[in-house]
Amino acid sequence: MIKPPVTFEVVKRISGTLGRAGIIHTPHGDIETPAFVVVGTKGTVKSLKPEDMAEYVGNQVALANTYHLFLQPGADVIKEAGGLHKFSNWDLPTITDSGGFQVFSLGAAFGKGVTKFAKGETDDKTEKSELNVYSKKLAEEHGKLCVIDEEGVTFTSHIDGSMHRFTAERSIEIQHDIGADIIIAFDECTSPTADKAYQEEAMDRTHRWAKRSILAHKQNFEALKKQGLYGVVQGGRHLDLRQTSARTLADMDFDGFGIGGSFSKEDLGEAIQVVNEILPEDKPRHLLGIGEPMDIVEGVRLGCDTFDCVAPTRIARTGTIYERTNDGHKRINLMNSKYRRDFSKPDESCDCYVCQNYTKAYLAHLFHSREMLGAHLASLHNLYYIVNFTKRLREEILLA
RNA sequence: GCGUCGGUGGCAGAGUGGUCAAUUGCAACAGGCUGUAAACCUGUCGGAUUUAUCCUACACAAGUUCGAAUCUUGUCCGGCGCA
Repeated sequence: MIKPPVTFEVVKRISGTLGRAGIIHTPHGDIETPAFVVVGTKGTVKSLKPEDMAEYVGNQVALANTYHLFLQPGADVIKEAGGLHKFSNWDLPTITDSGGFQVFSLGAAFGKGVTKFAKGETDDKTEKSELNVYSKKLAEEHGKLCVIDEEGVTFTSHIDGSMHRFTAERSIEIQHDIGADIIIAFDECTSPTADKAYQEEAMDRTHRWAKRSILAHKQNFEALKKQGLYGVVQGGRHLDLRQTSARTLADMDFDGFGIGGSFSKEDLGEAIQVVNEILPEDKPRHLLGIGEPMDIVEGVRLGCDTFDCVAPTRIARTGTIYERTNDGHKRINLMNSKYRRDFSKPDESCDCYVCQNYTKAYLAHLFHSREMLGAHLASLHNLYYIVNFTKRLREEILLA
């Protein structure tokens, strides 16, 4: 029996809750949890150079995307380059997402302004919405194709329209080529507007894909030695489905778990809780695509170990930064006219490089004049903010 | 001085008798962004408002017309050409 490449140890538990601090051991180093995973979809954290992560952000882990790297530059190129770490000069633990989220974002959600978060109505009255119909017809209406069947997903590239197909096995194979420390089983992220029947159908299918992902992973001995595999819990907003999903996946031989899919803002916590009550304690849990600072607080309390979210870099690129308030956090839009002559630090309480050296007025000027340095500096700040905020949550657990 | 072309909302620039408070772009102002289709998207952008409508506006003035940013005349200003 070879030692698994990715293992987890709990360092301390928060009494009375599911929360814990721990360490994920990977071939490229340890991840002290809770930890925020910086998102670099295409093998680059947008607007940052790889060295900036270590020098200015301090993140311990980064995440790239199978779908994007498969389309561009191609998994073969990355394999030939010696893997993601060498190719991107990422000298830290890495994760690749399976491409399952793109089934949602490029499928049902395409052009609809739908996010994985449901807003307002969360009952099944929306079940007749066309959004829950994954059909070729609907896909053609917006010029994109994303058709799901039992074996996998057929889709067209958002880059050039070319047709491709992902199956569980194919996603794993591509992730082997890319070579991240942690890879994720191919799953289907459903729309929050999909009805329960569809959520269940998609969840069951994701479970079958999970089983096949494990088999595919075990067939590659080289990969098995250096890459850990996570399964993804689905079930949408339905607690019973979430529990079923957690139980099903917990019985499978995964190195860790992702909690994915759609939520509504109100019941995010409940969904996480019922899942983490079931998932094995000795395996790491990653909350996929979450979140905002307060979401992370809740996720940590409910037993999640790692988090990734595009928000810090996405909002940064358009002039919005996180700022600490007396009772929490807020986003401030530097494009607002009131910051044109505001020579205070971007965030007075922040000790990041950006806040030590620049003013709101300067950043506002960069954004108004569309200078790319604005996106860079704001991204540095936001990532530092969220990464170090999560680190502090760990410290609080250790001190408690 | 003569000739000629032109003067449209913060800017650029459409429109050339009614469907025009005036296409579009930029700027401005605000909102949004949660496993990145995203250096993006949405809304507002003359004033008042019960949002129906009313008022003021396409250099200025006078006129033609039921009706003018659009036609006529004059004035002012600008580009170009010739003196």
